[in-house]
Amino acid sequence: MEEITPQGEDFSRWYLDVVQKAQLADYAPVRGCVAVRPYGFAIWEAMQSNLDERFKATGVENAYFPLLIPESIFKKEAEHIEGFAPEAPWVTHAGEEELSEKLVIRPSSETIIGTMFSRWIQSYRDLPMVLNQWCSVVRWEKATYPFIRTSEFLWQEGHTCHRDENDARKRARMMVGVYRDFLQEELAVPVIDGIKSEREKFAGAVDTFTVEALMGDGRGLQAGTSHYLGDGFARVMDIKFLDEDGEHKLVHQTSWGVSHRLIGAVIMVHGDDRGLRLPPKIAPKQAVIVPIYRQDSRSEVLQQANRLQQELAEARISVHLDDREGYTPGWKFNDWEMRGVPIRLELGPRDMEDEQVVLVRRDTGDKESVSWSGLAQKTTDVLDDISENMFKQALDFREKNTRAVDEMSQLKEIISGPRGYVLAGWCGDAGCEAQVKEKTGATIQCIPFDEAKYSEQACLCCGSESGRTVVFARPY
RNA sequence: CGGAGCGUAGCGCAGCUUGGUUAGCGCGCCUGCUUUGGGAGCAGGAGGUCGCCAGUUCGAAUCUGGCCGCUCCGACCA
Repeated sequence: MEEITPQGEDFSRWYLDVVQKAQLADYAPVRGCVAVRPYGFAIWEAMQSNLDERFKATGVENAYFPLLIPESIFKKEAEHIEGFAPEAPWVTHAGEEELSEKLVIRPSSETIIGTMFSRWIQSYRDLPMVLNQWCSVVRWEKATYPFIRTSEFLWQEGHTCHRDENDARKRARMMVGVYRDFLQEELAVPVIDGIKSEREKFAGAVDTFTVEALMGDGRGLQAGTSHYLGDGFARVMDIKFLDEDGEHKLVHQTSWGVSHRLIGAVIMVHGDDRGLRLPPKIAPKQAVIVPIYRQDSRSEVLQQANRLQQELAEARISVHLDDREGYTPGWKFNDWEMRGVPIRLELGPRDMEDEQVVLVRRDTGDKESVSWSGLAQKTTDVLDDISENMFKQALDFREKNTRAVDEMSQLKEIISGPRGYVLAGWCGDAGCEAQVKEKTGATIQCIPFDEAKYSEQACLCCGSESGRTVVFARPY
């Protein structure tokens, strides 16, 4: 197996190495597209099922809408089309025959779903309507990067209709909270939740809420967004309901999504020079058993390994017995470490005598002997501890790489040097925001919800006292 | 979309400057034997339209032009 480029030497190369060598994805013969391999897809499936459960607990129903959207419908909302038109791919022909109306391959489904909403919603009793679809979308990106920005990507998009602004805003805020909890509790990725500036918000949204995470190279990543759409889409797509008072009214909408970009986030937040480190709650395999034997002890060791595997499986631990022939134990150790499996259990002749295994943690590298009798409980406990520790390590990293400044020159120095998050004041003016980006390369990741922690501060651009602290970073 | 680099076996590369035997090497892969507590050893074997298209030439992996793809930096990006 080949080496992985060390993070310190070239982080980007390291990331690409991990993606390929841990067999998460591979380049496909389509510009900017990857094939997600079984191991990478298993991570996505784990994220998917966990999120889906969280969605449903808040009343979300799943549905499915067409991949193709007629031009006339796609173009109904001006800001939306302006945002997406440059990267929209079109279907113009069926066979040799030109279509009477061209069809865009969805970059997001507000317009097509809105069209269906207008037929399905008649009365205030039909509200709220809270739907979600798991699908892929296409955006013809100029610069692509596996998982983080690809031309086609897997995601979920939630779309909801509400009776009034307050109800819709509550839903949009609720979903950004679901994303925050999911990232922190399941992916062990600490986030800052907040609102996007006018410049950074979604095309067609009134407000965009976001969860932001800091990657291992000090660049910021938008990990999930939730939008309050107002009644703009409702107006152009005629989504109206008859209210209690006998008046026809426009619905207020939200949309929200996370994508397989989250896989990229997990890689870049937790990975190290040995490769991937997967948070236990979304690891396709939480533990792997590596048997060690000589010819004469082979069947004995394998038999015991099988017994242990079964016991762990009964304790609802996802466990894999690596009984491949022709690979040495040392090779397997390295292989599973590269692929990020949280716990390795070694079972060899010495362990057979003492009725124990050697348990090795991927997060710390710590080894200890554990008796067979207490193995399932011990493994469960260690998995929980790994989850906590990985979150703590990521949070420590973020705190060490978050710096507060008052002046643009300091921001510039940090962004061109160690990077990380930079806390600075901003007055809310788009001109100041543009100037900061121009001069430093940093953009506003978000204006944090937490006003106590991120309070008033003079604008680092114009000096206005009316500013408050926001989070700057060099973004992905 | 601009600047730079790369494209030869699954992966990493040599060969190209100065055109000319059957295009090599390492890793991986297949078979067999010996091995197995941190990336095993030996022996044998399979695997190539040299990114694509055109041109120059008796002859092109090698020279020329165009195109495509990937990587890095920048621009753009909800």
